[in-house]
Amino acid sequence: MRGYTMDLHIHKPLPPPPPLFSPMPSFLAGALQAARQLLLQQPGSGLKSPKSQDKQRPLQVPVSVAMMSPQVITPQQMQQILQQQVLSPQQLQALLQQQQAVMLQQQHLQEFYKKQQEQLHLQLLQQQHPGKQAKEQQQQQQQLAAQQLVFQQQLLQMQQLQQQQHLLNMQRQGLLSLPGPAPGQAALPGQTLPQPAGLSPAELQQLWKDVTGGGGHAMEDNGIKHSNSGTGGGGGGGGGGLDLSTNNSSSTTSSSNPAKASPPISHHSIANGQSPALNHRRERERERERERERESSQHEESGGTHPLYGHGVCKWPGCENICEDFGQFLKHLNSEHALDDRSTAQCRVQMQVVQQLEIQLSKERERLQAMMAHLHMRPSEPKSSPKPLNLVSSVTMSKNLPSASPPNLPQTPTTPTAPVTPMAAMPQVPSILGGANVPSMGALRRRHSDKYSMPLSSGGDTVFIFPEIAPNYEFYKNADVRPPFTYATLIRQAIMDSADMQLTLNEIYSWFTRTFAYFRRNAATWKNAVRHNLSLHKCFVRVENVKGAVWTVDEMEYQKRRSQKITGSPSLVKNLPSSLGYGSALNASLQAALAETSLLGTPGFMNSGSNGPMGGSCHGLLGGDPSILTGLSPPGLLGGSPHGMLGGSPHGLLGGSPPGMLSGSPPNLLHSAHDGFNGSLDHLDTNGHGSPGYSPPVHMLPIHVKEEPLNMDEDDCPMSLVTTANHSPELDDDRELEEGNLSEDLE
DNA sequence: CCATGCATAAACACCC
DNA sequence: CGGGTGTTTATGCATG
Repeated sequence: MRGYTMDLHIHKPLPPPPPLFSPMPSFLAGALQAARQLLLQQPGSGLKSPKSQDKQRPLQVPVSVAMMSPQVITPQQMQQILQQQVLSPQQLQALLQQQQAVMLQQQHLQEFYKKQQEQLHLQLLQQQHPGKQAKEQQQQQQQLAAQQLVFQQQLLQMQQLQQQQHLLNMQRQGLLSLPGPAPGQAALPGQTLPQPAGLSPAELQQLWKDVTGGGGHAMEDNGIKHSNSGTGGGGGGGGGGLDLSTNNSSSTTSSSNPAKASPPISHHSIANGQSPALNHRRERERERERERERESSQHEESGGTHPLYGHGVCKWPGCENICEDFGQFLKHLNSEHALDDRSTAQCRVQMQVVQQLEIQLSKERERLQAMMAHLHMRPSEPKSSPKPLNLVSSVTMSKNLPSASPPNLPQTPTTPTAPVTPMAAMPQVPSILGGANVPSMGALRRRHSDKYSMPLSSGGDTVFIFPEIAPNYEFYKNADVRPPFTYATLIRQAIMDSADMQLTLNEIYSWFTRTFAYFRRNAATWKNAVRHNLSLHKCFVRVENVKGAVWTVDEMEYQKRRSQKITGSPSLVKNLPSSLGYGSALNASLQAALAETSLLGTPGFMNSGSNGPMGGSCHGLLGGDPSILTGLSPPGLLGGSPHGMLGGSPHGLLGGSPPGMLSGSPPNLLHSAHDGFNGSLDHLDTNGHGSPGYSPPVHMLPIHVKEEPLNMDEDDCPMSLVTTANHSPELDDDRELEEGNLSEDLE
């Protein structure tokens, strides 16, 4: 059952947003990292006895789930995340509006100032005669100035505090990443944004209220004291923050400040003693306020009235005075928001707010740019639609890719501002992974089915396989990502990878754990699956060896399976054309394939193995009809979602690769192409030439079993010995044929 | 809706 | 007897 749940998580969650990895979902990244850490901490190898594993299961499951989930982020989720972390349109709007408001306020104040100066001038002129008045006015002015100074100082202090708090918040976010949308807050779109750097509308309102409501002194006291007292008080109270909605009272205001630092984080609010209900209320109120603001802003814009007037309400920060008509509003504006300390202070505060927002905006922008750069996307399409675009993009990407193992991702986090780069947390993961690695990968639930990916193996499975895995080798080795291959494929790969082309069950286990971090976790599950697959599939032949029993691969059977699937399934064929549809894509696929070939050369999976099949694959690709390749290369980025691969259905590969995938896992792209190729290749290969034989390599111990001889000569050994480049296709073909015969004979 | 492929879980048998 | 290895069956999901 558990496994199931796991699967569900894995599969469903995710069509991850492709590329976004690092920067964006900071909180996701955080979760991921945490999960990984947990995983890493856990006893690694699954070699232990099943029981022990079973015992561990409970823990394992959750962990794995955690891991998985991040990967499986759906595009929608991604969007949400983006929207939350980045500025949503609404937020942007709000920002702009605020800026406008500030501008207007400033203008208003300036005008007012001018008026006053004029008046003063006039008065002075007039008073020059009367004298007394002049003195009085001067005194008043001096007093005013003094008061203003005091007030401004206070404001500055407040602002500094606020800024510090903001910084703290930002840092917090960076380190912790958003603790997840807090229960209540997450819901509010508008708020999320401001939180990080700045103030949420509600907070702003509070701020304003503070400024307005509390006289200068009051403000100070409240702000400081309350903050302290509020939190310290412990229990119940917390009254402070709550009141905002209802009261402008000093106490409330003061509380707001302290609260501001943490407001976003629900925990804090709770800590402060606010009751959930209160929080809810507050949230509601905030929402209303926001809505009002939006509406008002819209009205204003549309009506062209006044930025500070909307919805029949004065929008002066913290005011909300109801004005039946514009005239009334103007009166109110001139009377209540004339140039005085309060207005000045408010204006300053608003400026600060705007600055904060601007800073945040710039940061978010940077982040966005970095993300887009990382993803190679244009700004417009984060999610990306189905395949076509993706394909193209993927293709292009593949082209661009150096082919070398480390795909492009480098840029990953770039954004300086970006709070936390998830990746950073994962030291183990190769650069390749970069941001993309885990999370993004999620891709769909598709797995590379043998059909697509492995099928080709006929020739040099290893080779083919390599290509797919090779690029991601490091990734899968270090990341707890489920490889997008079926168990059968992996088992075959393991066996092919071995020098003798045969492995004991235990060796297969070892290969799994060695090659994939993922299989270091849920040993009991996947080992059972491995055994199950070995027994279930005809292509795996158990041979009695001196030592005991070893498992070999019956390529014939393996290919039969594939061929059936491939040939049998029109779907595949259909897919091809679709892919072809994009002319560029085809070429790209070819290129990708070529690139892959190069990749193969690189680290390759098989380091251990020694089989050099890789090369073969290359040939196959090259040698084969390009047309085929083109056709084959579906975008499917297999690589994308590891989970998908295993858990899901094989088809997935071809089907569609989530757009995101591409960017996310560069290797994948290549792979996808490969898969296609492989599949095609297989066919091609068969046609192809016989490769010069490989020399029968090392013979392994006698696999007494019937197949042994056959396997030995034809398939197994040679491959490894032969240079990778040359044989793959040919050999494969030969092998297949031979094997086929053999196998048939055997059977 | 059905067929297929795959993953997972579990029961069972066999052997060391 | 316990553990590892194999086999088999059942179930559920995803895809075509």
